[in-house]
Amino acid sequence: MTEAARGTRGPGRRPGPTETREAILARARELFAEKGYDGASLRAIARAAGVDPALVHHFFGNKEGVFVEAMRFPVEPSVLLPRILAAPRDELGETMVRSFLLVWGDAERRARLLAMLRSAMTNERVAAMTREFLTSALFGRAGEVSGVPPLKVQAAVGHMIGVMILRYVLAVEPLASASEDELVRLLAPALQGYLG
Amino acid sequence: MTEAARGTRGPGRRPGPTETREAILARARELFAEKGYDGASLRAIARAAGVDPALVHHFFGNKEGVFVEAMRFPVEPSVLLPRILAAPRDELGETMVRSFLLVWGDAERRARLLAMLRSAMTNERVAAMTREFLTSALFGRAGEVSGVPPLKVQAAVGHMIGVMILRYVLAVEPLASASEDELVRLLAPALQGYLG
DNA sequence: GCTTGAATTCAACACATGATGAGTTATAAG
DNA sequence: CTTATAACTCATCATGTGTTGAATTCAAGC
Repeated sequence: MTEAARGTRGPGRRPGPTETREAILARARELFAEKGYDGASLRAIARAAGVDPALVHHFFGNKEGVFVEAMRFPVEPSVLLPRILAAPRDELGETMVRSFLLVWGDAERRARLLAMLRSAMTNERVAAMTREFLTSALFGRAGEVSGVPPLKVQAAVGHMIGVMILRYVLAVEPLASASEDELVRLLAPALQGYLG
Repeated sequence: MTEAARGTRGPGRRPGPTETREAILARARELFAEKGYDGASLRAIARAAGVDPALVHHFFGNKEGVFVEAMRFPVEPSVLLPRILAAPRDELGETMVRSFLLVWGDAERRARLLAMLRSAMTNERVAAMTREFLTSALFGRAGEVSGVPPLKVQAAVGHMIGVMILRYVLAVEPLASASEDELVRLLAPALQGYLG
């Protein structure tokens, strides 16, 4: 007898080693990135992972649990920040543009950042999480180390966030298809003004 | 007999002149601004307006109809743009910052812009609408009239959008409570760099 | 080779969503 | 005064949501 659809095989544990948990997280990241926290449903995540919704629940407790777990380290500031701040003071602008483009150019990390941003825009709790993350892990540290006043750091980061939205979310032309070098030439001077 | 709760009075048209349609639109704007397109439900809008969901339907056909109607003229570029472009060329930066702060400072207009932004971030169709609106009504005209290349205009607008998000959506301090003059001093030079 | 525990699905709950069709009351047009 | 049309609610549909409890199948510890 040919078994029906693959994966439609009753309850009970599956034989062999199990990696379902990671698979769920991967799909969760994709969906949170596409739709934001409220837009990505537990059931859609389960469906995408080929798994019963209750299993997602079993692993992560509730929807917020999935989100928190999926968002772990959207980007490690502890890795990225020193890399930026190590640059000579008169190249801070260019270095920052390049770092943003590097992170946002990588599909995996862009997904997490988009998820964070999309969710923060529409969900108050996620907005609070994001604010906390930004202030403590990014603005705080950056200002502390470099001596640049907070307002200027925030203006610089805000600038990059806005440009990333136009480029990656709204896909406005010609911004969306400009080359990395073009963007550096375009944006670095303004950032240098804030950080220099 | 004291009538029960106000507004809980059976079917049929209400006596006197009717302004319900406008009331619904007002509530719709508030909710779209708070939650975005997908987050704001037809039923919540109806509830907020003290009205049956079917009435919303009756007036606007479907949910997208409500949104389109509520978003009419989030900001009139035809009014704002000439005002900005009329400034002397070496004050374009400051004028633009002041214009953005003016529009975003007004609760009514901020609501529409937030609604647009929040919805565009999470809903593909609204993103398309927004892209269309931005390119035709804003980027196109602005570049055309002033002779500033599109990439630079977009960098400038992106900058302001990002800062507005940090200030009004994420409410990051000290950006969120900085005064208008502080912001002009902070941001005008960068914008002047793009537009001058 | 039992037994404990984890992985997995099923069935169901209570509730929210967008949409529809029919019915009721008022205004406006003839 | 009659009639048409607009405002308005009710009940209902089909579907989707997050969550729960029980049942089944496998993998390890003893």
